[in-house]
Amino acid sequence: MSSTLKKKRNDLITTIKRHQEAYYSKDQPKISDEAYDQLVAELFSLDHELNIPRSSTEKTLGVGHKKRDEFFSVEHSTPMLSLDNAFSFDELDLFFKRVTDFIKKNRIDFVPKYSAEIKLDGVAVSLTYMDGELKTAATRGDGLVGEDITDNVKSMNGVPEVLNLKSKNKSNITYFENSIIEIRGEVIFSKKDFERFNKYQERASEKLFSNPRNAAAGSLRQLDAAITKSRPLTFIVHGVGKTSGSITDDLITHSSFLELMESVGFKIIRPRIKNGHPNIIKDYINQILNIRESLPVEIDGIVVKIENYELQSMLGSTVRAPRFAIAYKLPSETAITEVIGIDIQVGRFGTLTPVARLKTVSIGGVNISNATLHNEDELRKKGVKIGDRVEVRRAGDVIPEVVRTVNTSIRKSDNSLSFEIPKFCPSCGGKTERLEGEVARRCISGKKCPAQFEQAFVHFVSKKAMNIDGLGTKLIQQLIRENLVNALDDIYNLKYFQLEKLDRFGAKSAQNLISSIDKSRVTTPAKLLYALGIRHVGLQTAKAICDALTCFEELFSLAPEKLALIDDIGPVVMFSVSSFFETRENLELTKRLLNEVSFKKEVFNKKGVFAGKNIVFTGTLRTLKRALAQELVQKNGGTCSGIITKKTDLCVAGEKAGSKAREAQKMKIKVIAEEEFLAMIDKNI
DNA sequence: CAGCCTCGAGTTCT
DNA sequence: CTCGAGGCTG
Repeated sequence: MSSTLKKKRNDLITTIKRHQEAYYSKDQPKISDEAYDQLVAELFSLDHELNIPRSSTEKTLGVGHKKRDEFFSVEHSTPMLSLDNAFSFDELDLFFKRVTDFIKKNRIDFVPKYSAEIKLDGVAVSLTYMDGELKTAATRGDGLVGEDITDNVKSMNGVPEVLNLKSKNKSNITYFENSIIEIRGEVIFSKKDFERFNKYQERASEKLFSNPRNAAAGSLRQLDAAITKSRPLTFIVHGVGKTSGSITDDLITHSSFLELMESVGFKIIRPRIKNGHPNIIKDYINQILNIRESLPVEIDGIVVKIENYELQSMLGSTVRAPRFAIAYKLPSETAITEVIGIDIQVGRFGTLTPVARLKTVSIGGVNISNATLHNEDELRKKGVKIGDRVEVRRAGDVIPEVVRTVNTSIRKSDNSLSFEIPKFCPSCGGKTERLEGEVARRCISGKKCPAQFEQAFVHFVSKKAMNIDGLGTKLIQQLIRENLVNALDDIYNLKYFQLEKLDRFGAKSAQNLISSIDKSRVTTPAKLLYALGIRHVGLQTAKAICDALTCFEELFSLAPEKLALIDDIGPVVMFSVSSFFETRENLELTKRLLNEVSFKKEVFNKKGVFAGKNIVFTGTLRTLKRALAQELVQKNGGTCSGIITKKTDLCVAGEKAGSKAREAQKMKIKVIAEEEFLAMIDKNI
């Protein structure tokens, strides 16, 4: 091994560290980011020649600045939504039609123009600049809450720390002063960098990434920002989030926003379409499809957006996706493999789902060995049998799914076994039924069925329910097998010595589990209700129900008709909830659980016109949104419910108020109009 | 009553 | 992520 090379390497490390210190600790970089990256790249290429594992070098570079234990959560000021998909030009036309219909209906004097651009397959990131300076960066997360990755994006390719506008008439300082702008984009690894990087990794016997997207995600989510810094990541802008201040008025169209971003130091992707019409957009899509392979980056589809921001905001969004944009998706990658067997899984509510066990096959760098067959009808329609060769894809590039059988004509009949959904539950042997109009066949044994009990348990401890950390499926199975839990509340009576005795479970693990069980005791009414696992009651519905109550126990004696008065609760949910609490075991279980847990106390204002009062809204409010009205009540010291009960003090009736208002009158509860309500508030804010 | 929009339930792999 | 189905709106 060449000692000159080694010496060169050591010198290089010293130099890099010096620059790191200047950058991180003194905040005064002596060289440009590009020059720094160049040095790091040089170091890694030396490593390559010297056969030194990349990870050890990364560790070396990481020394000297603090590494953290975890990322902080950040709430997005406006949710980072996903996009609706179109899989064909027909579906794309439906999108254009919806827009023109909307324009016609609202008599807007506007010819809609569209932008189109490549949708990069990377990691969505949001950057917030205040007064033109990078303040925070966050990952998308679940769309509402992401992770703070500010350190990781600093100095990333395409992320200017200060926005420098090279404009003639406006100076930098005044342009972004007093403005906050949230810039959204994609962090990507180019195909070339990905291959180069994986070669390093391979030589160093390090973990390989399965595709550029994973490489980008893995590199970005490094707790040690120095590692992120050493990886060839690029940020490409694709949209704007929340803005405030003078900048807001300058943003008129999507394309002009992107051009502005480009002029202040961001990267945007080309070719793209600006101010296009549907036919131009389609031509562009065809063009991109043709050159897809030769593009330097992996792409996920093509995004079509309405150019004009004003029109965008008129169209608005659903909770999931904006109505002013759509993603034209490319056909997802598929693979052919063999069905080794078909298993039946029993879900939380007894649903029997056929799952194909496959000869493992790789799709987009992920090994697939199971794929859902959904239900009886799907199974029959696709005619999947054991021994068949099938085409498998990852629906939305995530969930494996059998698309079709191939070569069925030459299928050897003795090799292919037909498969039917069993009439009896594979877990408990009990009866199953398939109700008229439903796709699923269900085991009807309820919690007596071992599979259903196990699933109910998994649900109970899950994050959105009781959130008991460190209690996974395997452990749950073990607890059930050892007879340590026979009902959901038994979890709260587990003792340290019982856990410690379990196989492969030490003192430390037992201690941790006990403490996370205890931590879960403090929760919210909605989470508890959700955790109970009542059919048709998800977290949202549980929240809606709990918001309507003044205490949890009210549920036990609440008449079904009362439940149905709650917004978003119809006959089906009503029946499901009321029959749950009419069943004795369920009622007892819930009461026992209530003894084990406690609710965080909501702190309400003791002052204000509505202090201590419970108020119910009904009908359509003309000037206020329902949520805003409820907020106003809380600000004035009151609480809101969705249903009229003995505890209701006041009912505010909007337009077309119906049964709730009558109910209130019947119970001699004061009913007032929206105007009257507003008048009460105005005096007191 | 149809056509949204949302929610729930089921699923995979790392 | 996707499907189905519940519930609301026009």
